[in-house]
Amino acid sequence: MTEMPTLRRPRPAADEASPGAPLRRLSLYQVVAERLRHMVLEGELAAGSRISEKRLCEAFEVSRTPLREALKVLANEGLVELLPNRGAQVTAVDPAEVHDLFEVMAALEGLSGHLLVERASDAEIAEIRALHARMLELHRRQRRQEYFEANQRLHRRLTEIAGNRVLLEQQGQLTHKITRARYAANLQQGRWDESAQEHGVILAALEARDAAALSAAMVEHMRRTGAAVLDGLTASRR
Amino acid sequence: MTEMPTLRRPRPAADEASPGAPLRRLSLYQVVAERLRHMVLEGELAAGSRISEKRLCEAFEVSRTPLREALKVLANEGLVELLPNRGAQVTAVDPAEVHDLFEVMAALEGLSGHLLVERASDAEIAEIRALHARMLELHRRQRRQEYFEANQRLHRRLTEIAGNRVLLEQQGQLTHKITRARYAANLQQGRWDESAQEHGVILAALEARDAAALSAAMVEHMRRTGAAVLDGLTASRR
DNA sequence: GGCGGTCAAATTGAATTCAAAATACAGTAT
DNA sequence: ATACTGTATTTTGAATTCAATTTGACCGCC
Repeated sequence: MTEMPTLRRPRPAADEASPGAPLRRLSLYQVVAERLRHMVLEGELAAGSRISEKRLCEAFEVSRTPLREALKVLANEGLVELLPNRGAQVTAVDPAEVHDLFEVMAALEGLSGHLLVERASDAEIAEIRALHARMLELHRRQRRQEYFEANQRLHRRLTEIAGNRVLLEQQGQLTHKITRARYAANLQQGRWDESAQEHGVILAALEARDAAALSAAMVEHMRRTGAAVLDGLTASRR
Repeated sequence: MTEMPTLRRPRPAADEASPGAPLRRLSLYQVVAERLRHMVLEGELAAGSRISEKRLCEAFEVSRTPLREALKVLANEGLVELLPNRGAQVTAVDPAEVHDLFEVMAALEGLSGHLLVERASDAEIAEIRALHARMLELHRRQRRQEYFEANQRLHRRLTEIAGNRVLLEQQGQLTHKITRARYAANLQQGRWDESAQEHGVILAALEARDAAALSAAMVEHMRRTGAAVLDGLTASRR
């Protein structure tokens, strides 16, 4: 059988003119890493499953070089594991790790609460209030996926307002892992209702600019979420 | 001039027999990443300096592939920055970031304190006592470098005993960056003396198994260290 | 049928190659 | 002398190639 002489495809010239393109082209490995991250977080790549480089290269239409660079970055983040000479696999969600994760997140939320009271402007508090209102609406209409996304944005926005960039980055990393656990856990309706209420308490403390109360409410919220996720995890694997 | 026809040097066969070798061979990129990390932390690669891939490849005697993989991992850790099409450079130490760093570290130390009182065995407390005694001795004899290393080990050991693996990992990452800042700051004798005393307070609270006191002491220790480092940083760049 | 053993094919780790971009350099006009 | 332009050189991004290892098929044997 005659093989098509697959010709070398060099990186395309950086044409400034492409209309909707981002301001400056990302490296291929960054694009691949981001797509992989998504696939792992959403469970599109099952936990524990082997990753075939060839398959992913074909799926992403890149050579092995940027794919392998991306895998090494994700391995450093703990989302995949590299088995020497035997490729990569998606890291399994370990309940013990999830427990530890929420313990650390709670501590960071505590800090966030204190900083927020110090640093949030009235306008920013109004912004949070609006986000909260939108979430209540989504809760009322039972839009689970949208609520979840709004929730992520709210938490991220709170940390942004807290104004500590290291905190923002650390929480980002931990949130990645928590997202995975959350997908795996598949939380119950009861916890959802509770969670929406806790957000109300958090907002009230923020509006009152009561650092102790806000910090406590955020820590408690994270503790309860962690407990529910762990519960869901152990339930879902019998 | 006749160029020596540099021949391809394949990876060496994994001979099990090599005596002092580690149990399983590390990938080249891991070795390179670790060496690079060291060079950045110790200031061997100056902050802000451009990194030439060629030079480093020659220094490490590896090809560009594993070197570039390592650079991407370090970039993800924030130790280097990748400028598109213009190579890598060592991330500068930013005082604002250092401030944020210590704020987050203090929060994590607070958690660590609570966990330690819950989880440390008597034997582990004795171990910490011994480490502390050794540090006092090093302080008395003014062995600055050794004291610093013992200090790192003590803090790491405390977090290990706290028994939260996520906490251990996060602190590890932050400690990397703090180490850089500390080198750049070059702390004063006065702070060293203070620090040794604060360790005494920490040990006492741990021995008394007083969670609130231990947590507070660890937070305070981190806060003061942070203040001193920031002070040193701003002083050293006039 | 199940168990080792051998060899071919596939996969991985890392060096090399090739094209695009950035940089250095020379010559020219101002 | 300085700024500017076009060209050669170097460096970077990513595809490809090559060697070592793992995987898997096939086979004889019990």
